[in-house]
Amino acid sequence: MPLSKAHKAETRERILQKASELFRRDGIDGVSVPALMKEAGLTHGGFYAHFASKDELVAAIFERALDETSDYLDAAAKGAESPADAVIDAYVGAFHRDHPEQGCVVAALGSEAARGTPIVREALARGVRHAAERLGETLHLGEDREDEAIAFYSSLVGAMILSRACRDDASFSQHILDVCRADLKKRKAIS
Amino acid sequence: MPLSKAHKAETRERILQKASELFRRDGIDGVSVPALMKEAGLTHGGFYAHFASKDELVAAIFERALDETSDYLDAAAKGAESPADAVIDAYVGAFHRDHPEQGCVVAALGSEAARGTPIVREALARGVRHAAERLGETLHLGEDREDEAIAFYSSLVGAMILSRACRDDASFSQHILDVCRADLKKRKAIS
DNA sequence: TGTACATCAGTGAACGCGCGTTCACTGATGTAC
DNA sequence: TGTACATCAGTGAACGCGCGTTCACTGATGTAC
Repeated sequence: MPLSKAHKAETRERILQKASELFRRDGIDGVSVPALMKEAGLTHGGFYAHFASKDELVAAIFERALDETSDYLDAAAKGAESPADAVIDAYVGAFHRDHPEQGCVVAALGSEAARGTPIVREALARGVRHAAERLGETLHLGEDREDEAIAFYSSLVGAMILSRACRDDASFSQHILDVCRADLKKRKAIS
Repeated sequence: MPLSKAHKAETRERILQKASELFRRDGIDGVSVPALMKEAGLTHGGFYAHFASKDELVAAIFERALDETSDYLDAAAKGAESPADAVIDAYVGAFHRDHPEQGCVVAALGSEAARGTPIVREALARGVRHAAERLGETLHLGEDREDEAIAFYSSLVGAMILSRACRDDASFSQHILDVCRADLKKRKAIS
């Protein structure tokens, strides 16, 4: 049933969308190709009409999802009095902690993907580099202060991972978010 | 062959040691019980004389490995002019990045374990809480500044995860470490 | 001290299961005449 | 415009494989006499 090329692209898009969500929520190893395809409303065999392997899909997810997060942070910063504070509030919060499926893919899958195959690791490295650049732009840091975006980014990621790691200790997890948010804002105020 | 209780404890220790190393290197899902037991010089069936399940082993690993990292950072800080700088150098470096099997378990497995079963997540939460306290002691922060240790800790973790995520882009990965190390030291100098 | 016995850490074949991937197929569509 | 055909996205049974776990067993040891 070859509909138009548009139809195939649509289906591919649906798989990517679902995968992006499920991988971030349940981990890469936590989502099988059959389970993913079922969620996308298809049977598992059809997967290979769109991707050569699960790995290739994972690699495709990274650049996509990282760009979405950059868009989101950019939107949060747009028009804010302090773009940095807006980004901090958007990233280091309970909503992001509780909704990894909509959140930063580095915080959700970074360490897992770093152990992946070359095509996954390369996509991740490219994505992170690009995300750091975009964060620099979002914060209006200028070329000479791009490095600050990297340190800033790493602190955001660390805060989210630590608070998620302690989610079973609800008050401590919240405390981590509060403390890290305050610390990040203080640093921005100083520099 | 019930040797002494000491013998059983020794074997258990050997399994824990190998698991701690292999999980951090290859991920929890990346190390099977049979593979682990082979590395420990045993056959897979014997595993269940020591642990009720793989999950229980994973939970046991966390508190152990986190304490080892705390010991390591404590030793690095001991006698140093600036304990904070010593900890930063020990944690945010190429050796740690390239040897996850000897490094911080939160950086290696944090996000993966946060998706684990309750006994794994609880062990992780307890371990992180304890590690944050110990970091506060290592840095001689005193009770009223314990929160700083949390923010500090989260930045360490984030820097390591980001640099590992970009390991395939060697110069950028190194750049991340350099930038984050400098930023962390600057913050300590200010506060 | 020497012998019989109970213990239980460790063995390794086997279990059901879900994984990633393959493949012969089907049937709705776009295209050629 | 109507019909015959080629395409290929999607189907679903099947592949080999390794997983976590179970279980009947073995045999070196500590203990009791």
